[in-house]
Amino acid sequence: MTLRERKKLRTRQALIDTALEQFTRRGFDGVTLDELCEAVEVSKRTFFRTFASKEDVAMAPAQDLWAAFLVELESAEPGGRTLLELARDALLAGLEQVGEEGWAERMSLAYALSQRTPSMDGHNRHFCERTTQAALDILERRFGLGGPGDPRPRLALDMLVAAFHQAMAAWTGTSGTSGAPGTSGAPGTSGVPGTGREGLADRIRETTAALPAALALTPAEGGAARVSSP
Amino acid sequence: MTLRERKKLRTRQALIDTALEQFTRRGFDGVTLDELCEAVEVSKRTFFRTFASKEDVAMAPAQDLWAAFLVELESAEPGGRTLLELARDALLAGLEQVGEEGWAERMSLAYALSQRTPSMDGHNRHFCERTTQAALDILERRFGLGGPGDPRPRLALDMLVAAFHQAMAAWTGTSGTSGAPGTSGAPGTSGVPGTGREGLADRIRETTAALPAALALTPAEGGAARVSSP
DNA sequence: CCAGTTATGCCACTCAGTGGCATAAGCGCG
DNA sequence: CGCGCTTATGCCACTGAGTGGCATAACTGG
Repeated sequence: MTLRERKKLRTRQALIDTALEQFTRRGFDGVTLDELCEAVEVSKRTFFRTFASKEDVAMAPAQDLWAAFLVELESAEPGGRTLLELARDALLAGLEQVGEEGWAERMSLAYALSQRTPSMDGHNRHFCERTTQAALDILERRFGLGGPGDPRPRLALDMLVAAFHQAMAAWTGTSGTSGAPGTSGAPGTSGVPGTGREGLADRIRETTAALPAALALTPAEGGAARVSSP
Repeated sequence: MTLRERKKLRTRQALIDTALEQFTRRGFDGVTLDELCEAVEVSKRTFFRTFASKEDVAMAPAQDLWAAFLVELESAEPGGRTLLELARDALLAGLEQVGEEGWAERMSLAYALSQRTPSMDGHNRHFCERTTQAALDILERRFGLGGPGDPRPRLALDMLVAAFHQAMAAWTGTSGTSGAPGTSGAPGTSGVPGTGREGLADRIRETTAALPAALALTPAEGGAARVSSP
């Protein structure tokens, strides 16, 4: 890899880290691009050559994950699995493929940010939409699924995305808003359940497994809580 | 209703209609707010007292529908139905409740627009997210569902939203520019099947009905299409 | 060290969105 | 009918995101 490319990557990473830190501390709207670029010592013009929007810089961790997902989906073989299981496993494989140090911490910050920033949530969901479309193209090309008029493959992928969002909520909920995020100690390659990539993988498995039950969930007649255990 | 309120409503409707017409003809980004306000003879300041953003004005039809959905959900009784069926029926009831003349046409334009305008798609999806959250609050209050840690009610609602989006795609796909009739479906009260509110209701019924099959959908082992044609 | 490529910085610009304040339009009441 | 009171509107100036153009600096390969 040439020096030029490495420099570009380093600038990019600095922008991501600084952005996540500043946005988290002072709020997305509380930080102007001029301030962010000032902190990284980069011109605003350069920022927009690296990212398409202010929201994009904070969504980088999620984009890395879904890019890896698409790569995995490209080479996945259906071992008698459901389409949903196939896609879920591709996502889990992509999750292991994301090799950056401290990815989990960044992803956690990015999600928390998108939860309290409407424009980030919107951008994020639109990105999921595009990714879903790309996945659908792959599935159509490889397995002949997704013939026009058949909504099922698309619905299956939307279910995975919905489950993933719930997994993120559960993951960040357990591993913590209040706790010191990661900078000290060992960011869980093992140990505390719920933290790190392993924890997220577990949450994804849980929420995807909950999909059939969600489909069949029936509220009680009287108005009291009835969650499938009489 | 006072004159003041009626005037406000009339201005609002004029903005919506003009915006949908202009955006459709010249593209969302091809129309500035100044031009739109000029056409309606309203100051930009007034526009932003009526709508929160440029995207919002084009999303008004969808917002009306989901507002009606929430109202219906508020008073829906679970007749032994699945949560998903309950929500689907609330959506269908809300659909009949939206009484405006020409709503279907506006909704169709709004959807087509959001399909080719990233920022509109993002705003739209974020709005769905907020609506889903509001629906979840209602369900929790009325039926005690949605205890923290249980992702299933949320997942069920997300499935409904996914099915709705697919229904919109199918609906605008059939009733779009090509006027080829003859698609099967319920006759409805008037006109061509596939068009109007009746057609959309049918599409919603179809896509929600397809959810279990989507969950169980399995690609063929060899890589060929198992669903459509071998 | 030298040409060719490519990223960067800077400048000016458009446009979405906001706050402040004066004014006009509707409204209630005597 | 006219007079205050409320509320919507218009106008102006401003911030901040995002873009295009162009000169220049930095890397590249030889």
